[in-house]
Amino acid sequence: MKLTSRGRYAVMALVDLARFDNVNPVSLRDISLRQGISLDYLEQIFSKLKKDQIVKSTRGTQGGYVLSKKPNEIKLTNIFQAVDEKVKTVQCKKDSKKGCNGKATKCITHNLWDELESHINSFFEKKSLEDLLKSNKENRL
Amino acid sequence: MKLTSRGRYAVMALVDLARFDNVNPVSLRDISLRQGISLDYLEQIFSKLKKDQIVKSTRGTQGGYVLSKKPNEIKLTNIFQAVDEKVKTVQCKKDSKKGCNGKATKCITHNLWDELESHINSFFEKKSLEDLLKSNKENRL
DNA sequence: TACATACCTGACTAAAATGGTCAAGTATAG
DNA sequence: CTATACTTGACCATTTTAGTCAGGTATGTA
Ligand code: FES
Ligand code: FES
Repeated sequence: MKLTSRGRYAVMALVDLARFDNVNPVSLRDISLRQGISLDYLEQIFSKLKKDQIVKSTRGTQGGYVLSKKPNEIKLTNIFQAVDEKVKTVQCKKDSKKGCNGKATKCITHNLWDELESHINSFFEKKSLEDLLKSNKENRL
Repeated sequence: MKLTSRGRYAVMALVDLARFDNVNPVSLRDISLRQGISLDYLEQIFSKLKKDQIVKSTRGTQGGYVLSKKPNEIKLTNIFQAVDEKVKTVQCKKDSKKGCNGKATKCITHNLWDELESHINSFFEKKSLEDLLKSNKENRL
């Protein structure tokens, strides 16, 4: 079970963005430099974040990205969903009634993995960007 | 974030084993047939489980595997550790003081991922094989 | 208007991880 | 002696990941 870089970077970049997003949009180049993330990769990530309306963009000189919601309205769930960082613990298809082994009933451990998935998701639903900003400030004292 | 088949199979196989392990050892062939897992793959998995002393083996005809501890002493943590299904949320090396970006300090989201890792692991530490057997019985009523 | 900045898009790819298979054993009950 | 079942290690196809690269397009500023 590991977190992918895409998901990690998405959150990292958004925290960075939120910290510097006062009036002016923040350019990806700045985020790239501050966080040490490839610019090209960031562009891929932000196009996804934009499609899910987590950020807004303005083009041209002095352009960049801005959050399109308040930090407390952006949960980790939303971010991960936008960049396709999905939690997947079961093997079988969710909607189907068949088990992962192809049999007619769900397998012997299916419920366990379902429980695990909920357990993990609950973490993502609790945490908002605002929480991250706060705890980040505390660490700097 | 997804669970690998190796981890999923390991747990599945052990639950199966625990259910049929009364007096006689259970052969991998039986588990393979009942759970629809490739026999060759199961062998790989069980060699790891054996190395961590979660199961014991007897060779020859009528041979097979037996749990080497009581079901309530075997936590998911132990199983996952045995088969290298490790939870990894941070990018940086745990022991090093450097951040994932190569900088001298831990990155802006490091603590978050650490928290996530603990959150997930706490689930694995709570669940024992016995719990799984119980909830499996309940489902059969 | 020219130009630099910065978003935008899609194709491409090297490397790693995953989920196995295959082959050739060895030990033991019956 | 022979069938069963554990043991070991090499091998491999596919998928995923983590990017790079090459071209755009929009826009503020000089
Ligand atoms: S994981 Fe859903 S049936 Fe096995
Ligand atoms: S994840 Fe540990 S420093 Fe970034």
